[in-house]
Parts: sequence; structure tokens; C-alpha cells
Amino acid sequence: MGLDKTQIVNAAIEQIDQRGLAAFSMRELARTLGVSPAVIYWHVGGRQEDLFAEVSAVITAALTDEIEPEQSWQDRLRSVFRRYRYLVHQHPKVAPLLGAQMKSNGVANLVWVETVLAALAEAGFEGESLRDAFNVLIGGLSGFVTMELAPPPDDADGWQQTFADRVANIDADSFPHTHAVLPLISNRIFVLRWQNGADVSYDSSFEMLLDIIIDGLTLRSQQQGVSRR
Amino acid sequence: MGLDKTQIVNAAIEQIDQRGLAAFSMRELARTLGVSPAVIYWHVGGRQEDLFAEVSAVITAALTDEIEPEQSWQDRLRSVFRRYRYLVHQHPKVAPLLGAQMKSNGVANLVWVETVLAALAEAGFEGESLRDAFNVLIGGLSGFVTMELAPPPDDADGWQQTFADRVANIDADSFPHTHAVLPLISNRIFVLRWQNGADVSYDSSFEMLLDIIIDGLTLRSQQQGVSRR
DNA sequence: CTACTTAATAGAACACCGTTCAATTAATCA
DNA sequence: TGATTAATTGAACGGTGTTCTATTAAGTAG
Repeated sequence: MGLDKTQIVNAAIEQIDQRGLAAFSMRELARTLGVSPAVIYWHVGGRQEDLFAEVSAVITAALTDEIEPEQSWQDRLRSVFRRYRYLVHQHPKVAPLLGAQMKSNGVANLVWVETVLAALAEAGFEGESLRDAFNVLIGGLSGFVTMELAPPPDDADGWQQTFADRVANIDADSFPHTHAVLPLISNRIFVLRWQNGADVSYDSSFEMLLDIIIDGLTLRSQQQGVSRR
Repeated sequence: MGLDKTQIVNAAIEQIDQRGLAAFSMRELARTLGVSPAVIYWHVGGRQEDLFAEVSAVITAALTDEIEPEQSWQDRLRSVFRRYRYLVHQHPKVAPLLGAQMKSNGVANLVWVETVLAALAEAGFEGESLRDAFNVLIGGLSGFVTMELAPPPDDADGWQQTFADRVANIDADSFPHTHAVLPLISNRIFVLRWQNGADVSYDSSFEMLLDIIIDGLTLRSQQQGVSRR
């Protein structure tokens, strides 16, 4: 009876979702579970890192659901990364954890890795070019997907003013060799990043990057003239 | 007399370079400086985050040196991101800090942002397409560049064995619907990621991603048929 | 049902951490 | 010189991750 690992991991996810990763603590988790901190260590391993790994695994578990094998390799890759983006979107505060997971040697979801590798192998990549293609997808897309998007500041106008001040003071500051006065930033084009809210622009940019990378891989797989078998 | 901000920030960089970001602490930094912790707060601001921002700013300060305006916008983008990758490469342990910086609303180096925006504007992007192109570069490349590359494990054979075990046990574990037995991973193709050491494969993959993204942007800027002025 | 073994939990303790604050020394300027 | 400001100290507050020993609950064999 009593607590089990699943409950602990779910509680951790809920806590991170609500209060953010920075505010997470083992002791606080134990507190909300009404239990001694030692219980968490007993169930989940001797390191906070172990708990985080479980969290990553749970969230990325559904990554390869709904992948249909009869799709082209391009569409399968599209599906799997869109789904990735969707899952992260449901737990945005956990995103940095998934990013860290991805960048380290430990990959939570081996089936997902296999799915990506299989698509690339079908495209004709092999050996070092397979490694590069894999790294391009992981590095480019996962990096983007696991970004914790900062929402537009509450006081958008005030922030914009602060930003404008920073730009105005930049010459005197430390960049004497700047040609002009940063005209593009000054014209507030940069603020477009938050136009219509972060999510809209994020989705649109994500689709653009997805297209660019998959197009690029398609081109390169054909240039190699590799067996499609 | 005494300490100044520059010394503190440099000491912080040195400490992170040597012991890693996880091991960094304000108190330890004060200890190696032979000084009370409060001194750091007095010089650098009330938050650890402020110190990290300074660190990011110092490391990315040289980002736009050696950019020659007569280059094509593509080559300028190539230069600026290769330089970014080079700077991060010199302080790999600081990389997560730069990544976090990039993903938040605060961007350390405004001149760098302006340089990227200027190149994209010259390419013909404007309005929302400029925003997307900017996000594609930032999200795709910076995400890749600021990855803290995990080096090959010390005991590569042992790690490989552990990995193979994980793969072998995966069906019984939790993925009953897996078609085969993860043949690609099993064939150790995945381990290619570390073949010849992380750096070599990393550079090669980085160049591939850089080419793919800049080619993709070139294509899209032409398709729009925008004014080149 | 009882003895024994194993699974879970509690609580205190250790060694840190970031940050603040009043008091104090060092430097500067009138 | 004296007064003001710049730097620095040391102690303190309220946390943190993790470990350890002791204790209770659950399950199992006789």
C-alpha cells in the first residue's frame, strides 16, 4: 500500500506544470504528498536527476503513437516532431528537462529514436551521413521544440520602452563600432516575436523550420543517389 | 581598490569552465576570490541570474567581430553562426546559460540580433516572414549551438553494453507494440553519434544544419519575390 | 496464529545553498 | 581635517538535496 512511483512522478509533473521548474524541490514535493522526503528517494532513486528522467520518460512516452508506417518517411518525421511539439506544449514548464535529456547521452524514448532512424535509413542515409541527418533533426528541431517560450511580458509597453532605452544607450555603452543605431531593432521589428502572442508565431516558425529541414534532407538524400530499396 | 565586476565575472566563467555549471555556487565563487559572498551581490546585483546574464554578455560580446559587410547575406549569417559556435566551443560548460538567455526575452547581444535581422531584411524578409525567418535561425541554430555536448562516456564499451541491455529489455518493459526489436539501434548505428569523438561529428552535423537552413531561407526569399532593393 | 523477513515510512541530522542586513573598514572629496 | 561614499565583513534566516538509523506496516512460511 501507500505511495508508488507513478504517483510520485505524476505529482512531480503537476508541480512543475504549476509552479515552474525553478521552484521545484524534493522537499516541497514530499510536503504536498504528505510524506517524508526520504520516501521519494526510496521509490525513485538516489538522485533528483533520476526523478527528472522519469518525468521525461512519462511525458515522451506517447511520442510514437499514431505513426502510420505507410506514410512517406518525410510525413512520418513530420508527424513525430509535430507530436513532440504537441506533447511539450502540454507541459511547457517541463520543456527544459526534455531538452537536457535530449542533449545528454540518455534518451528517454528509444522507440522514438528508432522511428527517426528508420525514416532516415529509408531515405537512404547510412553511416556518417545518417549520423549527421539524425543530429540535424535532434539538434535543430528538438532544440526548438524544447524551448521554454517566454510569454510576452505583462507590461508589454513598458518592456518595449525598456528595450528601446537599451537600444538608445548601446553606442555609449560598449559597441562603438556599430554602423548605424540598430535601425531594425529600433523600428521594433524585433517585437514581432510576440505579436499575436507567443504561441501563434511559434507554431508558424516551427512549421517553417520543419519544412526547411525536411526539404533539405530530401534534397541531400537524392543527391547522394542512395538505394531506396 | 579591491574587486571589480569584471574580475568577478571572469572568475565565474573560469569556475564554470572548470567545474561545470551544476557545481557552480555563489559561495564557492566568493571562497576562491577570498572574499565574503556579499561582495558579489554588491558588485553584480541582487540575483545569481544577474551574474549569469553578465557571463552571457561577456562570452557573446565578440559575436559580431570580423563580419564583413560586403559579404552576401548568406555568408554573413554563416559567419555569425560559425563564430557563435566557436565562442560556445571555448566555453562548453557555459552553453546552457547562453541557451537559456537566447530563449528568454533577454538577449545579451543586441548588435548580434541586429546583424541577423539586417541580413534577413536584405534577403527580402519582412513583417511576419521576417519574424519566422529570425525564429528559425535562433531556434534551430542557437538551439544546436548551445547544446552542451555530452562527451563519449569514459567507459564506452560498458555504456554500449548498458545501452544494448536497455534495448533488449524494451519489449518486456513498456512498448509491446514495437514492430521489430529496434534493429537500427541494436545494430549500434546510434552509437555513431560518438564515433571519432563528439567534436568531429558535431562540427560536421552543424555544417549540415547550417547549409540546410540557409539554403531553405534562400529558396523562400526568392519564392516570395520580394524587393532586393 | 505466530515468527520472520521484506517493504515503506518517519524524523533527525549533515553539509551545503542564495540572499539579506547591520556593522565596519577603506577610500574619496570638500 | 572631517564628512561622505564605496567596499567589505560576518552573522543570520530560511531554505535545499541527500543520507542514516529507527520504526512501523505488509506479506510469507511454518
